[in-house]
Amino acid sequence: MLSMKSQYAFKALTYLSEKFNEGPVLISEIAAKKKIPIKFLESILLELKKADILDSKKGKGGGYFLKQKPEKVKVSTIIRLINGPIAMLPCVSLYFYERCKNCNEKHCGLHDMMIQVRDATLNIVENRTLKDLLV
Amino acid sequence: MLSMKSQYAFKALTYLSEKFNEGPVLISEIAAKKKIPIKFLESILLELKKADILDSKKGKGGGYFLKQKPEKVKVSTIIRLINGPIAMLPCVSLYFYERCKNCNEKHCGLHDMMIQVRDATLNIVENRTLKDLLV
DNA sequence: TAAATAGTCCACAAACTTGGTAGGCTATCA
DNA sequence: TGATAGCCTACCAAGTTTGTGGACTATTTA
Repeated sequence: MLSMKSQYAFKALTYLSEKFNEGPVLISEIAAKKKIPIKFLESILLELKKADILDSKKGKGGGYFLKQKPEKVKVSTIIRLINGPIAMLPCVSLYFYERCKNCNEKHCGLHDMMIQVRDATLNIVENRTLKDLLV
Repeated sequence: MLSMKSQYAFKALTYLSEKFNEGPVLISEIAAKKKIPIKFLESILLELKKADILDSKKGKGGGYFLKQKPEKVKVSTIIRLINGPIAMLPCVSLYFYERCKNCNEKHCGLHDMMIQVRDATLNIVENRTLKDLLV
């Protein structure tokens, strides 16, 4: 399951996608409109900025804004950044791979099945962007 | 990601599938062969028994065994029981549904996408059984 | 240049989950 | 009746999640 933090991140990013090209948006505005605890949102946005998804401006007229067009930001990127691995097992993860202890990946039915699950999921989240989240 | 508990459950169930129709298997044997902390395994097996996946016999010659043939036990059942929801959002879960707060499911792109992810995953785990985990 | 604005950074903490451990109880079998 | 083996309850350390508080810094504007 996606954490609350991830859900907040998607809400904020959706809001910023709607306001793309309208200049910086205040943290407080996003927090109020999307009902997200402001200090928590603050840290999420900062994390997204450090990952080059967002940029910000300080002072009056400042705020946060998308660094790229919404259609350039893949859903999978956000999930990996804020939520972590997409795969259901470490031994099957592309970006967070870890070897199985006491389990031979060559002869593991669970492993094989979880690769299929991973690929089915990736086929969706790698091909959707923030733009696709807008209605 | 699947918890350690879930991974242990699958290892134990795989072992019991291999030994299906060979009579009860000791907790201690499963723990030793699959390198699972014995007391932790004990609680997992008990949970599987209460969910009618396993049955057990006490006393000498006792142990745990599958209540049904391996091909009758769906992978999805085990995941839901030990790990929880398969969907990435509560508002999209079939067995653990919870309404989104501050989010209209009718007009939510994230919601729609996560339904697709859920269905792609279910298409696999609902159609695989313990038998498919054997190599 | 001072004041107001708005993001940045650091520290902390309550609540919950995970991954166990300890020890006694109960049923079964020889 | 004694050994065996699962059942049950309680507990616990560590890590993660979901935040909060407060000071600091950069920017804009009067």
